[in-house]
Amino acid sequence: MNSATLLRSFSKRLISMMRVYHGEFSLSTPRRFGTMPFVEEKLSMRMSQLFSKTLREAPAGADNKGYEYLLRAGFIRQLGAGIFSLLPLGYSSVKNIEQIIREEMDAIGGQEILMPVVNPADIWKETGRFYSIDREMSRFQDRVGRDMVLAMTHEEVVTDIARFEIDSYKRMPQLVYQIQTKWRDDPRPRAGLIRVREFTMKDSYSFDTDQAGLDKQYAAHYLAYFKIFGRTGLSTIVVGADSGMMGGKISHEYMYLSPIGEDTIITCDACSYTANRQVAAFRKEYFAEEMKELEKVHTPECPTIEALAEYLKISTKLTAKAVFMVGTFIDDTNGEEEQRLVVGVIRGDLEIEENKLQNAAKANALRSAHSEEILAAGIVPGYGSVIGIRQDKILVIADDSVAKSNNLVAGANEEGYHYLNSNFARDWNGTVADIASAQSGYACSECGGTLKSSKGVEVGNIFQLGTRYSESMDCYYQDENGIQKPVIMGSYGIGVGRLLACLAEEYHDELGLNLPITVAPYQVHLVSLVKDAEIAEKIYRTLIDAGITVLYDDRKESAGVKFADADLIGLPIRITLGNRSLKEGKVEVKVRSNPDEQLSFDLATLVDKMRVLIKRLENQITDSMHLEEWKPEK
RNA sequence: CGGGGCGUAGCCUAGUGGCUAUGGCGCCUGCUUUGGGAGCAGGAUAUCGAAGGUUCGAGUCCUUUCGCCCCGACCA
Repeated sequence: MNSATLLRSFSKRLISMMRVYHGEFSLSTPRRFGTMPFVEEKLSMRMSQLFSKTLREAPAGADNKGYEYLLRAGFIRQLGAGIFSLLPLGYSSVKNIEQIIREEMDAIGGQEILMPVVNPADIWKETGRFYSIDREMSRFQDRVGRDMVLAMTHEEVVTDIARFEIDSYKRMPQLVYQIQTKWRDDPRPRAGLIRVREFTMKDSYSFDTDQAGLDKQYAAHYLAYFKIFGRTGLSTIVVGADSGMMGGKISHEYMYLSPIGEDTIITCDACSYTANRQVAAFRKEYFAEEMKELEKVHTPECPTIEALAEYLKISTKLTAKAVFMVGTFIDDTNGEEEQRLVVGVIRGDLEIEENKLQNAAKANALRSAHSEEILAAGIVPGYGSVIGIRQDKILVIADDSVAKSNNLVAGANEEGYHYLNSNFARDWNGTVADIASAQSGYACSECGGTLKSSKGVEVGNIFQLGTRYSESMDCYYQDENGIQKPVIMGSYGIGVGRLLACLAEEYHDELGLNLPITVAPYQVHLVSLVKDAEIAEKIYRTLIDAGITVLYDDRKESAGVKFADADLIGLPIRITLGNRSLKEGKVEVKVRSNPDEQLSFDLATLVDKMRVLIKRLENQITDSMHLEEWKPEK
């Protein structure tokens, strides 16, 4: 496997260069190896020999077009929920993507490695993630009963390696990366390749002696990711993100904006502010005024904020609502679990962002509380607040909207009653944090502009891990003064299959796929409609020898079938061999992305024309590439 | 994990307790055809997801179970 990976990394560019300069690389006569038909060129293929077939109808369950076409064109096949095989066409595209990734990772000093998918659980116990990650991580025992896990990421393994390899400041900075399978037992795989359980990820890990070094590596990735996505033809935006289970502080996600995405992205229409809704901030108004006396009032049939505001004829902005959750708190060192009621209090006109609440509560997991659990704390659902409630067993998180506003209406923990003029600090207490969910139309926290929300797919992320892993796993180095210090780490991921899925979603029309030339499995689809196979074979040969990758439709099929399959697979350039034009020494050429463009090339100059066309299509991708840089905040 | 839906040939699908399980695509054979999923003739392929039950009789009803999909919870 290793050698195959290595072989692959001798890019096709290199091979084609060799072919151009050394005539002996071209094979003029077909050969046979054993009983298998000889495939004359790995980077080209005959349709008659292609392993996969195309499907006329979409298999049930293909609910988005990109996924449907990947299935119908024979790029991928599903094995189980969230588990897919890559067939030759799909794998070829994936290899093209991986090659781009390798080139850009190498360019920022990355060294490729390969780490095991099966890990002894010990290292995961060291960081505590063996305990803090729920069933998303699959575990098993080996034959002698040792705990093992299937790696869902590789911080533990890479830190284990680094604590051996890196012992001195002289051995840093370092950057390693791998392109490796990950297994995450997602409770709900969906949307084809977008959200799967087994997937290929490029993950890289940086090691530095100080924050400045980490910033440098982070900035390098920040830009390299734009180059990677740009070269595949996928336009992404970068958003501020939550570091979630990774630990660490600064992180960004690369988002492909699309309605099929599951992440909600908040962007400002006036400035460059973008963030995942999980962490997005916005400008709140506060209603500070002189505190008035707490007063209990009868509010029959007002279990909701809307009903309450209606009944009291006040704005929801003058109410405080409490949201009851149950948090799971796991001790990282031994896995002991504790459940506590978490009460999020927010002004009635705002919504709670659960991710923010979970972070503020420092909980490992959060779920809605059942009414019995709420009642057990002495709180009456529908008329609940934490006023007059013992707070030793519950965790109260107050959004700053309630903490900085006065005289709000809050529940009195009695059916049909509320308090007027409740005030934070005077009547109740809690940890103050921003736990409000940013919504479309709210004011930008940076510039006051209007926020907008859109859907996106996360195709990459970058994290500043800091010393979260080096400290817990004892990955220390000696500095210039002989002092032991924890290595400062970063981790950076790209979902390879998800990237292909996004490209399929972005690049298709009603006939099929239309992947960018940098990613398409082959550059040219050679469709032969002539009886005389000899001339077609010769052209196929010529193209291969020129280093152009070709899918050659040599099947005994009707023209309609061949065209339909060519459209479905959607290679960037289609060369059609027809009797009429061939008689004049010409072939017809169509560009998949531009159906109106009908070209006719002389056979004699075909190769040159192809090279120009390929170059043009490649340039189209790189010319529209959008790059951004990142600088650490002062 | 909660709610819903679906499992019938490689794919899509008909079937509403009653005879030998429907049709299309695909597949195989022969002939014909070769510029947009062609035509004619013939053919193969289904333990109706699995197990149990009700019934004279079950693809169809009931129970259990497995799998897949959708919504939600969940999600680096």
